[in-house]
Amino acid sequence: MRSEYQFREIEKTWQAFWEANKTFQAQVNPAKPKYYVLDMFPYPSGAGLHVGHPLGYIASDIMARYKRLQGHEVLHPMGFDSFGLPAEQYAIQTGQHPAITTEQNITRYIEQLKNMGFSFDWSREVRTSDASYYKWTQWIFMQLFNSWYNQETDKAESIETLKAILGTKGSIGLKAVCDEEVSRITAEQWNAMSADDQYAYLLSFRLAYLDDSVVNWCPKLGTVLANDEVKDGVSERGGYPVEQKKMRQWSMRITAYADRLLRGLDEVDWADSLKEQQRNWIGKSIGTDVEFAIENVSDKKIKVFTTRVDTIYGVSFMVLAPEHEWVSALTTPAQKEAVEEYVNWAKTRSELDRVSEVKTVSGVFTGTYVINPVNQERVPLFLADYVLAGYGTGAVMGVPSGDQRDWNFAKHFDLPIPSILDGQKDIEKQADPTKEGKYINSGMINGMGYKDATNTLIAWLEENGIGKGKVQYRMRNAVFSRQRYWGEPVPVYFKPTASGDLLPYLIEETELPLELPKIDKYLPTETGEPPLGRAASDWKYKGQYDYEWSTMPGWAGSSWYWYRYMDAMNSGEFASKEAINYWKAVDLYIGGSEHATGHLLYSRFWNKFLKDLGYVPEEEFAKKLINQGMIQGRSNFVYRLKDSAKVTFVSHGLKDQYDVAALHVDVNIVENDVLDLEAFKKSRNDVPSDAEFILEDGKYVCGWEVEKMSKSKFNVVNPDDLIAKYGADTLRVYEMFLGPLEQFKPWNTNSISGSHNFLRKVWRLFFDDNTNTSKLVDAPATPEELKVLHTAIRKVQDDLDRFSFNTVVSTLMICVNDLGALKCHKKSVLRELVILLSPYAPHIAEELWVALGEQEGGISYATFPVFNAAFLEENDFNYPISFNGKVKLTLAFPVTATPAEIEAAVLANDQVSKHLEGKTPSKVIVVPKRIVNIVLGK
RNA sequence: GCUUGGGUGGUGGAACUGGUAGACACGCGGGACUUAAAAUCCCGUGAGCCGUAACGCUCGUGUGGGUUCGAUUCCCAUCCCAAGUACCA
Repeated sequence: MRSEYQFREIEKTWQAFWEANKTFQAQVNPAKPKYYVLDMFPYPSGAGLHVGHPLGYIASDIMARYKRLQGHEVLHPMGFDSFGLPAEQYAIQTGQHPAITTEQNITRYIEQLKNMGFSFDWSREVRTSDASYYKWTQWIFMQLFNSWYNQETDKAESIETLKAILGTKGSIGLKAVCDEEVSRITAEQWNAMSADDQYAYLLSFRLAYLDDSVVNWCPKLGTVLANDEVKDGVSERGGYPVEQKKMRQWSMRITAYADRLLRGLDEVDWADSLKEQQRNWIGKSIGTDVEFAIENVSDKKIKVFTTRVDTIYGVSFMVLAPEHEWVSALTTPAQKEAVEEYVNWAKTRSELDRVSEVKTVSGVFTGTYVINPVNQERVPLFLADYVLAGYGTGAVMGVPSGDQRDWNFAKHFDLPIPSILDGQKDIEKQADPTKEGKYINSGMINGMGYKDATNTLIAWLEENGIGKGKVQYRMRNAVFSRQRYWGEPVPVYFKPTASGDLLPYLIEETELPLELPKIDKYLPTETGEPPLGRAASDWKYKGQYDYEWSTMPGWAGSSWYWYRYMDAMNSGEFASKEAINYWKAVDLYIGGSEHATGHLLYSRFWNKFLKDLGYVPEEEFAKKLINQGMIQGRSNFVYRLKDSAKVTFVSHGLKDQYDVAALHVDVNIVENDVLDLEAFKKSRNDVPSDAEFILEDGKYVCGWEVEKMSKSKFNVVNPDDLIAKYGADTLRVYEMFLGPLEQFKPWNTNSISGSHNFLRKVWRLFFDDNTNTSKLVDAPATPEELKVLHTAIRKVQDDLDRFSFNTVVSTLMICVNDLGALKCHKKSVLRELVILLSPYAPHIAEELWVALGEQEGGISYATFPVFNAAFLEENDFNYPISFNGKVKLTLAFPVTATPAEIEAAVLANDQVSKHLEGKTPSKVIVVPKRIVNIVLGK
């Protein structure tokens, strides 16, 4: 009986050992440097994990284990973002409480995760849907409600400091982030207000506040949807109609933090592309609001926002969005018909049409003129659908000489293209947006440069009350209410004022958590109220006041969870000061880039807020972020004859000779694109047992394509199946070996045997397969063996330090191949190799560690091998000798040789002179320890 | 249209700051062992060409230019693929 690498027993044994011995429990340990490595926690869906999920978890686990070997105290937790719509949808269909489905799904996830041998500290597991967790989500909401943003101090402060300011100075000069329409009052006015009126006034300043928002309302789902949950006017989930509806919603003043969110990006080690995405999302533009008077209209002025106020003398037209509310009022009778026709046409165009058709110019003249405030020039007012009502003021000033879009518009409607800068070139052919040069034809700014001109104009506009400098952000405040059941209740109740208005009040902190009430079904009420409106009549604050019926959005619970992991059991605080001050922030955060503008922005916002209030020490919560690339599916196809009495399939290489239809085939019965015919016949009802197959070389070869991984394409690969067949260690090695972590790549199980063979080769360095005996010996290592080992040590360390997980695997493969060739079975060498391997393949490493006579279970806290350059020292370097950049031969020279010595030796060499063919080199370049290049004249 | 990312053998990929392109692995072909198979081991494997041969030659990192002694790497232009998207004035 052979004793091969028995991965099943080994993996079960060590997983049980780690659990029993609490091997990976982290603690506050000031004696060691800390390292916090975090995965974006998953939503526990009913489908379980597929091979794409563990990719990031494997990488983070490797870093966690690597940092332990380097002597760090490592916090590596896992939990579940367990509130969400799928569980609620399922509850609606089945009547089963979402908590039950959620619990089942989590149980399955944990089982799958434990099978992979991750070194999570499970004692810190969090679930956002647990009351003990969402108690603190509610608590943070209360802090937000009780805070305002003081622009003087540039941070959030308690609402009490605002009250004090209002009582002494009023709000006239107050620099605060607040509702736009808030009226400015004096201290006297404030002090004269009733308590209720004061309370109502403060609502306009709180960071969590109520506001009327236009939302995507889906009556059928009874909930509000995000823009990207709506496709073609219907809900993505279910395909129900969606309408625009104004609703009173809780919102968060994230815009208060816009500038700090931008600045913070400079201090974190995140991918530049991701930072750029966030910058664009926040969308800061510095510009000017300018008001244009309207000819023959005295009660209205058109406000435009421009980032190039310096070009205002170049305005030759003005454009309103077709949806602008003043369109009909500003249209002359003569133009009425044309305008109406245009507006109706514009309504039929999707935003995508308007975005992508840049080359076709469309628009219509309203018949009205506006007056340019700087030179009193009459300028025609147009409508055009390249202006969007939703952004800025819905009006644009047209400067054809400086903006290509405006230029196209002016050409099309035969409008003037005034030149305004002497630096502009060829503006009869195209626009030139340059800021270089001096202004011409530009009244008060003639002869100035860009900066002076801009400052002069803004000063003049402000002085005359026509405009003012303005910073505009694209990012809007975040709507925080959801008309759903399966989310955190908002810890608020409503109490009527003397006049009967309802005002929101926080519940007492001692009453947290405000738990989700039981309800009969998980749908909105018959009157369209959120599901919580169905709660029993005694679900009221102090038995008399209605609670808020909407719940919090999915991102609430995930916006602070990394702190809960620091001290997950704490019932008195979200985490203790001691824990927060030790773990501070996440050192390495791994997750998908789809969260770039959602989770990663909200989390940064809440973190900054918690810092302002002094609860946490760091401005940014994740120092280093890696986005793992999505694993795409690799579908396999069979080709069925179209006109055939018998069901017949043609192999891929022969399909072009027949008329065939391609059908997806389950990738799990295909190996290296060769179909398992028996399994195929059994797997499908539409394949009779006498189906025929036209084979090539005796095999049925399938075609393949890269597609999204989905059930309908039969390309989902379950990690459990691979673990059963090859083991978790093999899967871990293989997923890392697939390619760079960040890269998008198709899943392909084809070459997993290579990773498995690698581990078996490692095993055979220790054991004889046939005799089941140890091959290990105590003899001292040879210089050659040490060179092989230390080459690997250096490369593994270098590559892990730059998160190049895939190249570490090849390094280990080379090392094992080389040691195998050297027949090296020496304990001192293999001991170090096992440590290098352990972050990738921890189970086999534990087993081999014991075989080496080391302490059972001790490899997790072993010491990472110390690289010694002395073992790699070489006397000679093999110089590639190239001629005009093309390498022809190599020659060895001592590493101590000087370039001059090398040049002389090279030129004296026989082989070199053969290649010279009698010519004299015009130049010889010697780069020490790299290359020699001989330059020959042409 | 715009933004971001990406195009290297039959396949996944390697080449760290410009210095022997194709490491490592899969697949494929050949061989050894075996009654046979599996497993294992050995050899070959970018394309094309010449030669009896050790070997040699030409081309080659989407395409076209450029910089350089030397370019997968830097610059310009261009094509294709993927993801995102809000004409942000």
